[in-house]
Amino acid sequence: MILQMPRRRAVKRATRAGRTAVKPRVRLDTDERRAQLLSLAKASFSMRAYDDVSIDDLAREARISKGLLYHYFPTKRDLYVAGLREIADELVGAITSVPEHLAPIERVRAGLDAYLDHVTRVPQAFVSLMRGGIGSDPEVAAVIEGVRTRLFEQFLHGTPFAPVLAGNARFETAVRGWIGFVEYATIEWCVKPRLSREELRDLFTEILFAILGVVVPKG
Amino acid sequence: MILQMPRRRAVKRATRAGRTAVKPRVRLDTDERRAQLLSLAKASFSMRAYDDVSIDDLAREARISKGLLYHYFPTKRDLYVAGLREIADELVGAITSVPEHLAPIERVRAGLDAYLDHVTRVPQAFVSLMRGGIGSDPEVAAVIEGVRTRLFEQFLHGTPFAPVLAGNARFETAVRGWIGFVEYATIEWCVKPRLSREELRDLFTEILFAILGVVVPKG
DNA sequence: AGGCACTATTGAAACGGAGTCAATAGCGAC
DNA sequence: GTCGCTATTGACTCCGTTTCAATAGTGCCT
Repeated sequence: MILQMPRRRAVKRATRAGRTAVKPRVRLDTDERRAQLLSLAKASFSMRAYDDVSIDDLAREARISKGLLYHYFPTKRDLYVAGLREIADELVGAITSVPEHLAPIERVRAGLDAYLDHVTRVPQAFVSLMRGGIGSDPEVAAVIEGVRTRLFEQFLHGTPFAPVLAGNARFETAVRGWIGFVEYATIEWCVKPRLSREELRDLFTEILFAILGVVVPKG
Repeated sequence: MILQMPRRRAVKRATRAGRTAVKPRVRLDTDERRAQLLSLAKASFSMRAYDDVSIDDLAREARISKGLLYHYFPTKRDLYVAGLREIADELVGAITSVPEHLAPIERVRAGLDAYLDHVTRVPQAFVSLMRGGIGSDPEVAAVIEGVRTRLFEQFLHGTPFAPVLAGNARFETAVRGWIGFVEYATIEWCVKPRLSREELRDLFTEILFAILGVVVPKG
């Protein structure tokens, strides 16, 4: 009913040498701005729950308008997922750099060391990643599932059984289950550490090989 | 500015023998209504994600007004959590009825049978429970954590080590980790079963005892 | 220097869903 | 009947996400 009206514009205010400090309009290029927002998102969503982080808050903290935020990320959820992806990639990236040519046990231990080091560095981010800030969102689930799969492959390659047993349902269920074991125990450890980092690493290692002892044909 | 105005009331429509079918106002007593809403909530939140279920939808499906829904559950989240609690209790209840006086291994197997039977009966509910529909909500986390703790105690009592090792951090971490293992493998199994129910049960059992072999002092 | 084009940025308003509340309808008791 | 109690309604408020035309900075061309 009401026709489109020309928008009113705010009255001009003295922009230079005015006594009342006018918010300077900072221009960044696309990449910098995007990086800034991602980093802010990762921090905010790690500290507070998804619903408790409002776009207004984020825009205010970034000292930009809501509109600009939406220019970079079309949706709050997109922003969240983008942040989560970064956290996930950092985690996986941290352990994909394990030296080759070690004995299987040593490779697993080294991988777990890298993993736990990284987790220790950013425990909040890890917990919020793995708890899946938005339950049952397919994209979020995909990110987490991706982490598990990549970890699975990492640790699988540390053992000499990979080529023989790839595709064996019992074997794969057991090793993927071990990933679940590690994940859950690590979250609990972040919240309330009852073992040292080394004890936890050794426990994980011993249990992986115990599990392999169960599912690998002749031990 | 605008003062409180007396509410307009909808025009009276012929309530009896009218041709236009008037929605009958069904009166239920508190318990029935509450049960109906809980059951609807469990179904809806199992099918769709939390954010994709709107109060309006639920009210429409229940053939009541939003206001009434809010009369029973003061908050959408409360409704969700109440449904989750029921699902959790059903799950735990299903396996707390394992016959006593069996050998440890048999008790564990029986417990897992009951567990997997129940999961098979309501896989959607199980998955949505364990994936934690609302991430990082403290109440939701508490429900899930409660399930894990009760399962932990169940299965712990199935072994003869409980009294000796209660409080031992390495032991408890390992057994709780096994719960994580079972949980994650079960979710995957619900989504894409690659083993039979019996194979999965046996795998879980064997791995529990392998894990115990690692953390119990002399095997 | 002044206009031009191009892109980052803004602000206000639309939109949508959660949550509120005074008013109303059904139902049993007297 | 009509009184009183309780279940129920629906319009309204509120608040956070999302949209989009308008605007301001920046460098370039002349």
